[in-house]
Amino acid sequence: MTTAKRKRVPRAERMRQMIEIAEEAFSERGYSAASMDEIAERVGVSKPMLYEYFNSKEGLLLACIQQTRAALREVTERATVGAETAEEALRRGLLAFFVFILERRQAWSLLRHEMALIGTPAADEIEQIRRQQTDLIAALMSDHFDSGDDPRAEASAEFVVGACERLAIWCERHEDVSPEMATGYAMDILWSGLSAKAR
Amino acid sequence: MTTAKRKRVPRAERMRQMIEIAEEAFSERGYSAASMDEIAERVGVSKPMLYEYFNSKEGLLLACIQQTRAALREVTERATVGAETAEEALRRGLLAFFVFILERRQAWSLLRHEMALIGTPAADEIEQIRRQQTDLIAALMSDHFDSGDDPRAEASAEFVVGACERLAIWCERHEDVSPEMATGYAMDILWSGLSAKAR
DNA sequence: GAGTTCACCTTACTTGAAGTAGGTTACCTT
DNA sequence: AAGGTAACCTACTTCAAGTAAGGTGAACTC
Repeated sequence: MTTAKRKRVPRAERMRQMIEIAEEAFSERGYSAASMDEIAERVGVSKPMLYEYFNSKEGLLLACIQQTRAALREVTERATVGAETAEEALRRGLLAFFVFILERRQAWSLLRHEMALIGTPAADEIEQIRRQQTDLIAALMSDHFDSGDDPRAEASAEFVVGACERLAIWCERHEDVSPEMATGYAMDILWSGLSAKAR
Repeated sequence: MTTAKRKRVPRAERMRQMIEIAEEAFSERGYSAASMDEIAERVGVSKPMLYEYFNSKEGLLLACIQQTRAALREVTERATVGAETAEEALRRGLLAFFVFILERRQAWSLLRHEMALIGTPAADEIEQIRRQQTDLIAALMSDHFDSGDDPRAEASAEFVVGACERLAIWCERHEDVSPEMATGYAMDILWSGLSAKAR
């Protein structure tokens, strides 16, 4: 208002801006505490525009999550190509994940908010998006392991993803734990199993 | 209104009623969709009473979660006493968890909503409550395993809990997976490790 | 048994954020 | 330059969280 009169911007570009700002807002303030009014203002646009492009607050969060999950998936997938052994593939994937967590705090913080959508119409879509991640892992496992039947591979993938996400949250409270250490912890259980350490 | 005039009820009893109804409401409708007005009405009391006893909507959810987590903790702890070996203790604990998930759907559904509180003032308290669970597991591990240093035991506990919670969510989409099967999947990875299945 | 008190309870309000109706303006095409 | 359309806005409704201020009944004194 005080400064330049607002410029008209093409849809695709605007959407990118909105997602960028929304990602900030959601990760800083939390999903429910962040308001659409505030996001609109920070983008430099009025609220109905957000609804024009994303239909609802949930829709906006969904778009943010979709983008971030895609980035995470990309990173972990890249990390595993060219691994010689199953062990190496697993270790590289884990490390890539924990590095992502550390370096892209905002993105990770956002992903932690996806749970805010359970019980809402968007819950299915969230699971859909997560599936992309677990399917990737399940595929990797099929490449490198004798995973038995197909649901078993799926279950294993969910298991690993859940474990790592929780471990990542734990890492946030322990700043002295490096990605390498976290990877070590995870590998230690996943690869050798607990039987190796039983008394 | 139409029927009996409202009876006066002592605080402790009222709180129990409120938590019971709230647990229903939150797990059915989801945290944000459930309204305090609705809960109050179903309890047969006016809204300010809820605030009198729980201060906020978050506070109410927190009370529900606290109770449910306590029940879960109780169940898993009981399951492990009297186990002869580490393997047996682990298997029993896992089974107890997956049975709980299946039999007390509403309770489990509620726990899944605890994530709705991340980024809010109650987040710390949630982690506090979760800690009770992980501490229990960490203690069990110390009993049965050479877990190395202390943070490592903690990390392992988080890892296991996260993995099981995710696996439980996966089980919801696969009704044909029994608690015994879920336990099998989990044991298979946790106990033997993935190295056992590498090609 | 009449008053006093305190815990339990209510009605009626404020506040703030999600979502919407309907109109306006800059840009591009022809 | 006219006209269409995509981008945009102001001003509104609705609904739920949270609150202020006061009412009422049961227990306890005297």
